[in-house]
Amino acid sequence: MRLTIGKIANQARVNTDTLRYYEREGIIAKPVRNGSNYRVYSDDTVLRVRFVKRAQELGFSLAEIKELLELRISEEASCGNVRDQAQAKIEDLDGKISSLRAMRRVLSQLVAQCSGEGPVSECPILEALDTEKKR
Amino acid sequence: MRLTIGKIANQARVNTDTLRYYEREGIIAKPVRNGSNYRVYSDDTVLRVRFVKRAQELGFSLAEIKELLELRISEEASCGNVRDQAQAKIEDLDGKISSLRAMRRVLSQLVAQCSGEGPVSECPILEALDTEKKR
DNA sequence: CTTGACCTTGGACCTAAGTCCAAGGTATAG
DNA sequence: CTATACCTTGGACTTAGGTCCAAGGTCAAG
Repeated sequence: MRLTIGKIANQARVNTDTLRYYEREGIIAKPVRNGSNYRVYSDDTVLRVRFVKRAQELGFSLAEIKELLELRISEEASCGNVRDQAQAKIEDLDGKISSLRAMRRVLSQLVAQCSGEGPVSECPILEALDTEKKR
Repeated sequence: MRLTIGKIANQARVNTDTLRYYEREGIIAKPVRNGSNYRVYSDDTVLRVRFVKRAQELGFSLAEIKELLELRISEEASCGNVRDQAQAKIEDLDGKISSLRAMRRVLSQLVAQCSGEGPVSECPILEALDTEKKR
């Protein structure tokens, strides 16, 4: 399927300017142009853009996202090279996952201890978060 | 322990200006001042700043981090209110954790399949990432 | 054949999150 | 008692990641 920039933007929930910006930044490939010089995209561009937006929510910069995406398009690097880079990304991911789990653990302790009644000054959530910050 | 802004900045690996900025933005409490109008911090400020930096790496904005930190200092909200907010954060965290795990799974399949030899064009890492993007 | 919704480019503008700078006060080592 | 290494404030500047705008071309519906 061949789509115009507006359709892609709509489906990926981003601005058309964002797509042009990503193109300039090398995050998405330059699309082909039709007779009227309109950009013509294949529909999996939507998936790539969604991946980019999700990765941003997870704390990756566009530069890092570009690296992740380039793990599959590099022409010069050896396979071992790519494997090493991928391994490094995995370690980065593991660090992030465990930090998020630590935050989750604290919050769910708080929820469990909190009766749901009474003013905040009596809520166990406060001490638990304080405790976490001190330990 | 009472510390000047420079010591705190050093230990937390941030710029002194960043600490003043966080103070203006309400991310850290206004410290007391000594006779020379210098800011005087308690040493657990370092922990709070580190928490902020880590949370940023995980994709939280300063505004979101402020909310997380305020879960323990709000004076008006009911305990049930705080609990509900905490529950919402937990769901947010769960979404992030599972996205990171999906990325991790793809990358580790790639690493496992990659022999470490030969040019990139033969590296299984490419198809696996393509597959993930299409599915 | 015009109206409205698209598209093009280049460039200006915006927000978040800092970072730097100038002009001046303070504290401590030599 | 003077370097020098801190600290203060207010305000200008920077970077990343968009977002908007003007001037103009394109296309489908009525």
